[in-house]
Amino acid sequence: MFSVLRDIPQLKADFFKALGHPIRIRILEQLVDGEQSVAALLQSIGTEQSHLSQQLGILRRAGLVTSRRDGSTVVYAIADDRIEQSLAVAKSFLLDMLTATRDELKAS
Amino acid sequence: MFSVLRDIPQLKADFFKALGHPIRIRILEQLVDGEQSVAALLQSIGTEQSHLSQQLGILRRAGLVTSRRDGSTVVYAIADDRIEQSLAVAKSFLLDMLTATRDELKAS
DNA sequence: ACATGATATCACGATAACGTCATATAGCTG
DNA sequence: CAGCTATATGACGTTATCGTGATATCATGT
Repeated sequence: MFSVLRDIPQLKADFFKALGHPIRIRILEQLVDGEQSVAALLQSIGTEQSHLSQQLGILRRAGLVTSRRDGSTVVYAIADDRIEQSLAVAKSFLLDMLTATRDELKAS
Repeated sequence: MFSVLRDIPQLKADFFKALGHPIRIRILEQLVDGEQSVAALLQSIGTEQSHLSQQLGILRRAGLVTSRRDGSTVVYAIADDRIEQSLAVAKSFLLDMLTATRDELKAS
């Protein structure tokens, strides 16, 4: 409760913690291509409905995604392009890291 | 075990999970200004020694920091400038988010 | 070799996150 | 409004993470 009033490092940690789960990563990567309904996400991600809904809730409460109701379905979208930017930075970092590990293995 | 061989979303999630703790954020923010010994970090962060050491271990195993022994002390450094970049993106995002929340509060 | 300081690891209770199942809410359709 | 579909929430056992205290390792100075 009152996460907004917590200390700064905690605030930043909460941002990253929201990104720290494979299903939430997959959700966000789907949403990078544009907003999607829960049904579509459920289709592409293939997890239990209640679980997906809970992970969406975590992303929503962390402010990483927005949701709007469209008739009987709910459509989610990435809240800010810095989310995509964060994913891209992580990918770039991991790519270099794996490349280095691979090269070391090759040379060993 | 064998985290490098896990699926891609898990790999990315592990990266963010390593950033998802206030003490680890504080460690990294200290190291942005240059490498530091454990003793110096212990001084500036002010947590229990064993706890700091464990958090450093998590950062090290995730590849976010490097460590080298210098005599009897151990010096830690940020492994890659994309770590700092990630922190900067998070800060920028949170700043805008809080600004928006503040403005809404003001207008309400 | 011993004592000391610096850092890491181990053990473990407390807490939080995960994932499943059941149930609730909200909108649509007949 | 009854029934259906879509989504969210609650309950709860399981597992992972946190944080503390005790102990181990490693380098240095005597």
